Amino acid sequence: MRPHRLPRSFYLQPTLQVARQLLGLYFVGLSRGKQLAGRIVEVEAYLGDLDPASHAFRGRTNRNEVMFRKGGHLYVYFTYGMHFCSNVVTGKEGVGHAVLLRALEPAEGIPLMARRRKRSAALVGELCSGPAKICQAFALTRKHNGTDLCGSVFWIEQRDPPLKRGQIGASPRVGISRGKNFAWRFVILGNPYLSR
DNA sequence: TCCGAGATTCACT
DNA sequence: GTGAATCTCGGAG
Repeated sequence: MRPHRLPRSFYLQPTLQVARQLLGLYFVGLSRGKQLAGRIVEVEAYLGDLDPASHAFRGRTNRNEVMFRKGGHLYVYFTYGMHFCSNVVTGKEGVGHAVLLRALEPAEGIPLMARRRKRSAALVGELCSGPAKICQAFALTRKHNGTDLCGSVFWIEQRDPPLKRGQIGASPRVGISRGKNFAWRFVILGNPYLSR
């Protein structure tokens, strides 16, 4: 199939649906004139209004303002005084939903990713196997918070036919203390590039 | 106004 | 297994 960038309408669908459909798609970005890309293999959904683990649960603040924009924006936040994590905002304006990118299978620009991660390019499995690692490999920072994925810097692309239902696994999310009962972490079953 | 915990990762023990 | 990095927010004082 011919690769194509996903339109705004994709991100406006219900959040859990977007989360599942993101698996197998490619997160692509331009950085220093080079194209970087990774296949999305693990995500987590954060449904602000229902979800005590979400930054948006208690309403809008300066930090989470981007989560309340319409779907298709990139929400990059700083945490643990150390790391950035990146989310795809979903749903209509004002909803406060997003999908956290947790792991990618590196596809393009591996030498540049490895340099940024301070890892050998041979260790492909350690370049994007965690939300903060993705940001480091793609050089995503506060500056990119609010980037429109329907623009020309970062976007999401479909390159392969959609996954079959049986290839997708759902489980509770990782690294949180509240909202543990929701099985809102989605993975490509058996993929070697998952986090943890 | 201060304190603790957090959607994490890495180096070291 | 444990601690450090040190931003942001909510709740206590």
